Amino acid sequence: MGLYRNIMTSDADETRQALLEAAYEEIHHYGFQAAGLSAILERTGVTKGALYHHFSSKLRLGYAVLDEHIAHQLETLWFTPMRQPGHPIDVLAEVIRQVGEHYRNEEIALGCPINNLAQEMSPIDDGFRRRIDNLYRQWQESIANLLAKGQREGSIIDSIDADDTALFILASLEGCMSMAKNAQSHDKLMRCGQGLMSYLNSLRA
Amino acid sequence: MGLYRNIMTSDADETRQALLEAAYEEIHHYGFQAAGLSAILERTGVTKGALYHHFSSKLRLGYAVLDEHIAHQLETLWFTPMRQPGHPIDVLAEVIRQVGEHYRNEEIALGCPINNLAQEMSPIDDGFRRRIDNLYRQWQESIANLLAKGQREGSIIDSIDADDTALFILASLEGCMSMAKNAQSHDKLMRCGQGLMSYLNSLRA
DNA sequence: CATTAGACATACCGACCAGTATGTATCTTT
DNA sequence: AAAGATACATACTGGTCGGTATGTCTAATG
Repeated sequence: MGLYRNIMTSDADETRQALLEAAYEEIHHYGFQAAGLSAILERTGVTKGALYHHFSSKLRLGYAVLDEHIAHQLETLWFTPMRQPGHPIDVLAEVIRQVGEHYRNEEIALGCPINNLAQEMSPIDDGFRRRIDNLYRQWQESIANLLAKGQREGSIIDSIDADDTALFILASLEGCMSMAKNAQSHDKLMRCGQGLMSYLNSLRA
Repeated sequence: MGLYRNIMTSDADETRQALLEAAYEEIHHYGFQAAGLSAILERTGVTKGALYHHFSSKLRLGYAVLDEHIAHQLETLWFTPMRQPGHPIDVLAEVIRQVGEHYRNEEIALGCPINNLAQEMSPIDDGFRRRIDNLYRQWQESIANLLAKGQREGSIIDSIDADDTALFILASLEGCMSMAKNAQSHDKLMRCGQGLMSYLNSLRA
């Protein structure tokens, strides 16, 4: 006892989660390649042996962060709120507003975790690229479904293609985050979001 | 003779430009941090001593790539074509079309050089961030001026704010590039661009 | 003609970093 | 109770990378 952590109160899964969380933070700050394992270990108090017991390589740790932590975050921040009832544009507007709130001034400078990884890793690692592609596909689908439902209900104009429009909305969203990130300005996010909102309103039937 | 390059035919400025070009390529591929000086030296055949004669550090080399190479590229690819005569939306559409052509299938997977650097470097280095901020400001202004001119001429609706709209257009543009980059699909760039085009057309008076 | 400055070339260094080898304590199974 | 298997801990290694110290060749300058 003493030399090793108490397995009764802190089991293997908690260690794994702690690593995932810390890795996420480091990656979000510095990107995947620049994220150091040493920083992740310091953050968690976990040793290198423990890390390599749970993950076979830094790459696998990165994949796990995407597959588990980031996917979960996308679920709670987007997919769940998106299932609210109401006019599709109102729902979308509300979700965007909530996300805008979520990214307060300090965090806005770190940008969207998914877009960060996409920009950095997709040209050099297909494992990252495919995982991100899947997330984007789900994301786009969730918007497209909302639009298509609106079209069936007559609350969204019929002249647009739901898939293409969803793609453009998603792209604009990421673009706005990108601009705000570089400007390190929450205000810029809001102003850019206004542009998106006026576009969205043009889709009402 | 022979040990050193002939200063008659290849002067210092050519060496500098070669370094800038090679550094740009490496950075565009792998990002600034992951770009290795060794690769830049191999590409150019220049030695480390020469590199450090022209640039005091890797960071300064990166700044120079932004200040000179990328700024120049933005000028020829955007600002110059933007000065064509015609209806603002037509001009914008034509420039976007040309840029879409420019990013052929292989290159689309590398994304927009400016956005790449913005995502990677702006949270961790203010020198990069400010330089990119300036480029984006110019870029946004060039679009805003076009829109404002259209408003004065009566070819663009009066109800929009030229600056905010330009910001959103720029954000959408970068967003589309981002999506296409991760999907590694020129087709996705085109489809996303269609969404942007239909938004732009809604701005006609 | 001597000196100096510019433009490189070569060799080397210390830091860092992902990954590994090995040891050890605890839990589970037989 | 013996024997794996699990979940770590510690120490170390090999390689890469940015940066530097120092030397050399050439062109211009006084």
